[in-house]
Amino acid sequence: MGLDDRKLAVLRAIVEDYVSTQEPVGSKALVERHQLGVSPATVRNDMAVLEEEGYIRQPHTSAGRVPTDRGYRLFVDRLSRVKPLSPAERRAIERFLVGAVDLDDVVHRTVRLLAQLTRQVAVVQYPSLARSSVRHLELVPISTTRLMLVMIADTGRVEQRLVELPGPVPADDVTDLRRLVNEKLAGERMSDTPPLVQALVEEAPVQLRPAMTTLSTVLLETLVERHEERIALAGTANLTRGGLLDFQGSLRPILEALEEEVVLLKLIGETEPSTTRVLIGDENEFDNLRAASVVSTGYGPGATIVGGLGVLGPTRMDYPGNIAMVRAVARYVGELLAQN
Amino acid sequence: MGLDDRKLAVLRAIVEDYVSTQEPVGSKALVERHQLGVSPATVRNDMAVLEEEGYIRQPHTSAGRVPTDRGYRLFVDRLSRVKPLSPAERRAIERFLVGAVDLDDVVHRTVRLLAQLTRQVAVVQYPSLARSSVRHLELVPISTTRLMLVMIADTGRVEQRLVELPGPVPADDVTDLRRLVNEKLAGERMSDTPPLVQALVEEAPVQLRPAMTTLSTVLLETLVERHEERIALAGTANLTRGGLLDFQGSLRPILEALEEEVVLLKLIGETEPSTTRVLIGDENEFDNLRAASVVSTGYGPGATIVGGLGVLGPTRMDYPGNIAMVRAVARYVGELLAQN
DNA sequence: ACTGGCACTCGTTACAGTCGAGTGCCAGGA
DNA sequence: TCCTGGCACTCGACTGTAACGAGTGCCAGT
Repeated sequence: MGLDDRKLAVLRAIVEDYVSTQEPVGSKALVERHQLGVSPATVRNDMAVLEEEGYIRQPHTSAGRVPTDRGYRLFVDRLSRVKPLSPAERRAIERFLVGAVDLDDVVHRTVRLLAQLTRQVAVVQYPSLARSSVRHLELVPISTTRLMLVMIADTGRVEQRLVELPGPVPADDVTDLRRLVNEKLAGERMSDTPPLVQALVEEAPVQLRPAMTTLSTVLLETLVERHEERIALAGTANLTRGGLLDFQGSLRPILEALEEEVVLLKLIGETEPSTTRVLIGDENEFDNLRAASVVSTGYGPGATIVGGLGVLGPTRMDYPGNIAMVRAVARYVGELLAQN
Repeated sequence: MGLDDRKLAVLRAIVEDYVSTQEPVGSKALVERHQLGVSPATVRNDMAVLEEEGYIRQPHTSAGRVPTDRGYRLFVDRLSRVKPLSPAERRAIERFLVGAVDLDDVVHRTVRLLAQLTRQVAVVQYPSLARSSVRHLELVPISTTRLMLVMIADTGRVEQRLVELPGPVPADDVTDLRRLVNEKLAGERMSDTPPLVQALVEEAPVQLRPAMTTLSTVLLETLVERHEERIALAGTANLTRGGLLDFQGSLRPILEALEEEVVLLKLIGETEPSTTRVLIGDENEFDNLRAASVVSTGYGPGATIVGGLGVLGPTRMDYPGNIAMVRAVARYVGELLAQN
């Protein structure tokens, strides 16, 4: 039952070879390319055990072995060390993130960087509003019955929304509204705002009451309900590497999944503990992504986490490398955010 | 030399059959499925002429004919009428666009709608800043040496940018800065702003001079230089329909091109005249997109054009249908924008 | 000017045979 | 007890051949 060290070494060798060659690996090739110190026959016996335990499988009789999702899982958990970044990669990260002028810029650069470094599809979640605080709320009159509400979060995110007022509101009243909402909400965490917004309505002077009521609805929608989360994506062209052998021949389900923000958020957004998360094959909950793996982690200024980022690729991916890259990029982005 | 009516009818029949079946079409099948009133042999003679003129070609000897880019061009220009939308499609458009709360929302809904209707990749350009006017500029103090500049355009677009001031600026001065820039720039077309920004610096009171100088740089970058244009994309999964037969087997170049904003802007952004534009195969300037066609048009409130939208797909696409959809969606979006 | 007929091309499919990578198992040896 | 060399076996990949048929070009006849 227990797998001894050599069997684990064999599994590691199989994973490494298969990831790099993309071809089922046989016992003979294994002993040639790794110093296992035993003969092919011995390796074959070990392979038989590994297969019985579900860590590897044979695509056909008389073919080499291929790791199963379970095999990759064991590899990631116990058989691989995080690969240190090369100096070139380190430099690329620094160079790429220097000169970003605002949050949008940071996110776009990050996602492209990650796609380029890992040669996978990269996903970056904008700093979550739920984990941000309100820095400032601005009300810009568009017409007498329309306002543009602009919300600036401490993470640098800016959301705007048109407000249709129930009736005309003079400029002075807009000034008052602006003062009131900022006094009440500025500095507060988004998640704490609903009762405060409620209070705003109740405490508002009579003549501001209708406008404030409408405004409060939009405020709640903007601060907590509505598309709350945003996502940036890059590197979809990388899905076509490995000439359709990955993803069992069709990119369709993958591309479909990537268009659903909800899916992406579930994949990279829920990184509660700050540790890196690896989802292998059908460990994720989406049928469309059964043939894919995801490496993700949280990022944020200092120790707090404000969002997630990660990469998606075939289960046959370079886990140690990708884990290292994802972590490194997350750390750099965190530092960048901390400067604001 | 001149193509008589029957030869044109044959070409039209070939295009229609090939688009719907995706298989090279032969002379016998043609006369069976269309009322041409002549025998296969006659059609063959016509086909020979059409091939000589470069409108169709044979993938191999002993295969049917396939339209060339030139053939599609003739078809689009002279042989097809714009297909009227079905009531269901009309309803889908209306339903989809109702309830959009702001510009972001409108753009996202539009691009998804277009992708769904045409079953192609859809692209929507945000209203171009170059064609917009400044509605309001807001300066929000982040710290004593940092401002958040928020620019609101009359099209509803909102751009923000962090400003690093050369030294601390008191709150009163920020108020003055805000007043000055709005007095000078509000209501102006973006393209007219550079000299005005220059004037702002020259006319600024001495103690505001350094801050205004920095601000002016950022203003110019935000208003005219920097990512100026934004793009929304949807329906990439539609590229996988037609099982890799389109796009000569590899989606890679297409996906790569779709990640370049510059490319997309060139494809759908330059619609100067308000007429619908069709780019077939290598008529576009990008090697990566030689196997693709683009149908695009401009949109905007009323007669003015503020941006472009369109779809991209295999050269073997339903041109009349797609042209109709793109036009219809553009018109609806224009109406929606006119309401703001 | 159109049509029917005919010879020809050539990609597709089916089938048979060979090759070889890789396996499982077993008997013998450290 | 564990490892190893040997051996028979499996089965996918590849090759070559043959039959098939969709489609063509051409030509003589109406």
